Amino acid sequence: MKKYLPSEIEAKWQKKWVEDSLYRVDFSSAKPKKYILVEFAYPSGDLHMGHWFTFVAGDIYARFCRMLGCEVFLPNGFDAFGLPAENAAITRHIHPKDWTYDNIRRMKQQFETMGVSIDWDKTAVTADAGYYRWNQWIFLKMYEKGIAYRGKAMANWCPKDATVLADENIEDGKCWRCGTEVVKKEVEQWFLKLTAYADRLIWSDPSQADWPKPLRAAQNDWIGKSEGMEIEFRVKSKQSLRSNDLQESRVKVYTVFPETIFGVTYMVLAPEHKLISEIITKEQKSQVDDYIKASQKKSELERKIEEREKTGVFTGAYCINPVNGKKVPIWIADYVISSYGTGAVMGVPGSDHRDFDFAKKYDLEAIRVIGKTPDDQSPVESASDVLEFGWIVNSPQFNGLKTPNPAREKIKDWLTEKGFGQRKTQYHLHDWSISRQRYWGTPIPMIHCDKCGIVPVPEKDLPVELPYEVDYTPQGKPPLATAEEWVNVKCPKCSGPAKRDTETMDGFVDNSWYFYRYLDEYNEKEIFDKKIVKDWLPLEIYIGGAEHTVGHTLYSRFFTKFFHDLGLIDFDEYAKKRVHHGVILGPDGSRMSKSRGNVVNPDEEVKSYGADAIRLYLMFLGPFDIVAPWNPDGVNGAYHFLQRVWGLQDKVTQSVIPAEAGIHINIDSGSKAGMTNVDLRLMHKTIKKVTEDIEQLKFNTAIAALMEWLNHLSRKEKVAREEYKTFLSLLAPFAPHITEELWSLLVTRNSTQNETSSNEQRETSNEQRWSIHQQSWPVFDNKYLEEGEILIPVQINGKVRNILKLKSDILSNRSVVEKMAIEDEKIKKFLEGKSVKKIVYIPNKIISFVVGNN
RNA sequence: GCCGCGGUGGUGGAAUGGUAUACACGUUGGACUUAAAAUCCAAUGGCCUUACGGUCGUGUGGGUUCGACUCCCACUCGCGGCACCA
Repeated sequence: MKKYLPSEIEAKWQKKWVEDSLYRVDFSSAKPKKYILVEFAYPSGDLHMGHWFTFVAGDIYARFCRMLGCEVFLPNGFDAFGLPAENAAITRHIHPKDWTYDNIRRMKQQFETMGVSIDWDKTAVTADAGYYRWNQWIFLKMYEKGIAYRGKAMANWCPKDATVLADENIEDGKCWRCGTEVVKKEVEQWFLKLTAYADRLIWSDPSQADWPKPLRAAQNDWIGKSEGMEIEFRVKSKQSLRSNDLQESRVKVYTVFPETIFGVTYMVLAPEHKLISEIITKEQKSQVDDYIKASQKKSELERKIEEREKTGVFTGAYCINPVNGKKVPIWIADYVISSYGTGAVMGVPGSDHRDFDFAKKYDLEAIRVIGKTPDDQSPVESASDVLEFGWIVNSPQFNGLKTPNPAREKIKDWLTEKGFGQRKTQYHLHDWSISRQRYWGTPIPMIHCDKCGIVPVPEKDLPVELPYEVDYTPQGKPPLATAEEWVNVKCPKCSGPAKRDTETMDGFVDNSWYFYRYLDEYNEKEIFDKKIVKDWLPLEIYIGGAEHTVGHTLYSRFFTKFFHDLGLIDFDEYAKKRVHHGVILGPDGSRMSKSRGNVVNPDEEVKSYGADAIRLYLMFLGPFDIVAPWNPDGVNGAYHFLQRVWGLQDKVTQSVIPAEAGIHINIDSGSKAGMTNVDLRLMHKTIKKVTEDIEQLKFNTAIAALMEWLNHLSRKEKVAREEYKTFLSLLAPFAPHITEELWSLLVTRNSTQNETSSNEQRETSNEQRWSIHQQSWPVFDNKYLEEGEILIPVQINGKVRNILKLKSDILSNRSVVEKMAIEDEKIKKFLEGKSVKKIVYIPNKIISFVVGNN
């Protein structure tokens, strides 16, 4: 027997698999179709353990499905646009495109070393013009439908660079590039109207249980639907700046607690609220201005301060509570968010903790409108007096009603009827701002014409290609604006001089729909072939990171719903099942990072142990979504297991009966040569366990079952061929190289020794199926699982006192079993001098005595 | 604060309400070896016991049950996400 040398066999088989196109998918196959998707990678240049963890799992599942007789599509591509490419370009003077495509080449090679059965013939690289032209096409469609629109939003703005900054590009409230203090500024950007899909994006419970519950909960929270009311208050502002006359305006508040309307003692506006300039009084002006200025800065500088104390300033103006005509002061405070609801809030210190804190600080009145009992009249003096639920009090015709209901609905009806307000549904979800002042992204296919305004690029002119020559380090304008030849175009409408939009799209646009394009990468006529997509989507399973819970996976769902509305597809969710992978930490237990120096490089581990050992180790570590440190000893353990598997080949019986000489695994061929009942039972038990576990992605226990079986096989003198073949087949998805090698050794040996004419034909018909990965998955038979003797524990008052070995044919006979238990020597001892009050016998499981003294 | 997930040996973890700790790592002892590595065999939750065996034991306290890691209630600690959303 040769030594197990992973470095030799792994490269050999990887090459052979590619040569034989073993994993190429046939889209028109009649077999059951399974599209297995693993999140594609950003081409950072190096494959890390995270990629291994995820792709190995996808690969195991894919190989398993193939052996079950399915046509499997396991593609991969690259999420190739993004900031790191631009940063590398700036620091290392390599063009982002060259940097990216070099990395892709290198990472493709690294992927090969994993032994993953990816079909590389069908891929998608988002930085290819052939890909991103469809980003542009989708954008134009969205524009046409009013889903993409130009709007204004507050953004982080660097006044020196004249650019919008992402949150992560702000350090200490200052621009990461030039150190200028960042301000909030209202900037025009392109938006996708995510909110138009808010309701459809909400997970309505039991239907989609194959998406993780935490994800569904988080997405629903993120969407944050609430059903409340908008209530209008009249504003009295005698001494407003604009006029000395009595001025009247109106301000709307949004609340989900309309039942507390009689407890309003003040009103608060967000510092950005438009009405402020209108209602502010002369006396208060300077104070208010100072406050607004301070709060603009504060949102950046003091974001991380844990307990933000509430602050505010009085405007000098008052408004009238419509339900009781009460005059209440209008304040400004930054605890009110301008972008949510109406940017104005009614202050109810008696029933809201935040309002109470604010009222306490500024000495505003707190009225009890919700009581502990229907006649509670206790004052609201401390935080513990604030009640959100209870009974309505001090609210004339509603007193005594229970909250939230029926009080809330009754008051809503009444407010609506009186015309004081109307029902309103609010979402926390915002529309998606996709404009980026960056170079390495999809150009937005819009043209700005002085005469015609914003004009979409005609579909026939797509793609709007990214120009290669630009200055991607400009200050004060987006990089694309420096490519003048590219920027200056004719207006498609009036043919006059016009300029291209110089911003690019958020990378999350690119990856919201890549799995559609995998199916039809080279299609230049349409975004994808509807027939192929109909046949292959939704995804069987989508494996990826939990960090994409409210980003990527939500956006993809949005795109899918949009595609549905365009009539491109007839499904509404793109994946039947979503699974989150685990995270491998450094050996020190903290996140792997270059700066910590705790990065485990997969390439080096492959050199020492081989890909199979790493695959096995990663999957054996624990449940698939585990977060655990890399343990060098653990890899060694996996390697050890493979060596024992390798050593098993010498125990395999050489004599083969003719009927079994083919390489098909057929458990029922009557070839149990050399196998005892115990052997058979364990084999079938293991097939069952491994099959069921892989189906549920419980790889760790599947591997444990194989280990148990190996322990059994290792103790035997000889291992039957049937056992060995079955073992290799079950292990094949996990460790594809070593099993392929051992399989080939077995088949070679077999064919030289046992060639018969009847088998020859079988061999020929299997010529295209030389690989273990093309074999059929072993099938278990329940008849082998039955055991002749079963262990039945005997409990006395809940404690196991003995374990009886009983013949299975008596197990259904209650009285016989009970008698055997009572007569058992050990049990007798425990029952002595006690009275048996009850005997519980659960057939095939346990027998339980309840005894008392005397 | 809110939402979600979790707490089991020295470690990673396993257990449809039915023998808690499968499997692996580590450790200890043994075999092989001049020696080491590798490999193989055995032991391995705590406490008491020479042993047979007993007893305690799945974060804490209670409950349901013949029987609870598993179900229910309360608490506690840890992790993840959201976080002044009215």
